[in-house]
Amino acid sequence: MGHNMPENYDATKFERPSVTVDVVIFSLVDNDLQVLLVKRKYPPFAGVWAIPGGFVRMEESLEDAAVRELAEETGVTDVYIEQLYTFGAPHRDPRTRVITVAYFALVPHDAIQHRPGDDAAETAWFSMFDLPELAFDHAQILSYALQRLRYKLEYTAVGFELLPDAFTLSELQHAYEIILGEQLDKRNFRRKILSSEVLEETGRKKKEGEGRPAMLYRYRKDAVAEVKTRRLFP
Amino acid sequence: MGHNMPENYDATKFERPSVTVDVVIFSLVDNDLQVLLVKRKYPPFAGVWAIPGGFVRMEESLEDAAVRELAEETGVTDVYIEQLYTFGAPHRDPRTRVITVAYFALVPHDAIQHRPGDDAAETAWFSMFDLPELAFDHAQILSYALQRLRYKLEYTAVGFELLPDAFTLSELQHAYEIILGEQLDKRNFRRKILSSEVLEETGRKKKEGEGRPAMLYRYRKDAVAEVKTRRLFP
DNA sequence: ACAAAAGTGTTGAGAGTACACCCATGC
DNA sequence: GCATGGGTGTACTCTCAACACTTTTGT
Repeated sequence: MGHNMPENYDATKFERPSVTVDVVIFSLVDNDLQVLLVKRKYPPFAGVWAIPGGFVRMEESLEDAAVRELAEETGVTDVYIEQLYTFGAPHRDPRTRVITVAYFALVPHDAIQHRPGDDAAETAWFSMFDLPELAFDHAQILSYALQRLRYKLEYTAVGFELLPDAFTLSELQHAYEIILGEQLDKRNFRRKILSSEVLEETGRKKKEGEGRPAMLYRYRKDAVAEVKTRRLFP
Repeated sequence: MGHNMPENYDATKFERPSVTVDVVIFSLVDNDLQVLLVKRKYPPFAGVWAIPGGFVRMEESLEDAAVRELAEETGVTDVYIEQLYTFGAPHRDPRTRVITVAYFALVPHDAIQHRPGDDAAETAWFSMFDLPELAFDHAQILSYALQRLRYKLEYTAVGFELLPDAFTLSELQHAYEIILGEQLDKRNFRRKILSSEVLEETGRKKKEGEGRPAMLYRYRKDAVAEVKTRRLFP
């Protein structure tokens, strides 16, 4: 804040916008990067798909609101969530001024509980690469979220936030390939991810499926997530 | 937004927070990275320094509000400005719920017009490395802004947004050294910045000062600002 | 034994880093 | 002519990128 305009009037005299949080919930489903959307039941945009979200309550922080929305939609807590951007064009909601703080979350698909008709809202997963028509400016928000996710994948190790607790390197590589939309070299991928020392072996092997069983890895909770970027200056 | 909670009540029924924008205004003054602060005249935190900001008006976008605040404080338009983060802890303002969308701006010092007692608010420049006590959570916002500025310097070329239209490579290097807080090698710096092709020679030379006159450069407006980072994966 | 996926090394190219001297100008 | 800052090149190291075969298991 700042409030250093002629300050003898107080905040309550200003007309206030509504503030919501929207949570872009990513998961890997069926070898695809998908996002959870809800079908709106009331105008505006009744029957149109939208990013889950809701009003920020007076006694909760923005991140608490985002975590609450995420839990309401997926039953999941304790997953990766990060503030994305705040969208506040004056007429992005045709009814009234609504400013939304967008978050994005990475949820392992196996952690999601189906909540059938939770508050009777229809929800569904959609491929990020084949989206329906979206309410408000939500197409823009999703586009920005994908950009940010890809960007983060390139210099951090958030990929396994989308995988179960234990996973094989092939599964991890596959996740990266789906999100980045390109093939990666297996040997270079393994060398790079292992040398970054964010993973550790579980000792167990994945027995299902054909072929040779693969070592299962887990994320090292003590690892530093950020990988040094190529700096423009030394 | 999203508004897909039981939606038969409308937004106007929700208690709404106030929304402000705060603008962290960076400039290089006297071989130092400085930030513009305003002294608050009214409680809470009367007499304490704070980041300039103000309420978002109903008919302006968030960025418009930030640009307006910046212009009110410095008289400057057309400078680098970027959304930083949105801060919304419930009691960050003790009076009432205030959510602030923080921006940061890079302003060349020679562009700033002194606006003596513009709205009679006392403003002053402070070194980022020697800050006074600050109102609200503004210390946290400044800390985050510095982190982001340094980070951006490392992989983009925003440095010259703090310099006049034409500048020498030594001046640019000096700016980087001040902000990053470390010495850089002159030959490597020059090679790197020139090979990134974001600058072009003006043809003119800087004649003031002692020693050999230095070539003046300008930013190439057609240049791509982003420099490729070291990717974790190919 | 064969199908399927896991796992493993090397080489060449390009970028990063460290480092010391000559050049143009004003006084 | 000397003080001041401007401007330049090279060698070593490290990371990146491209590339193909062997191993382990189930059937």
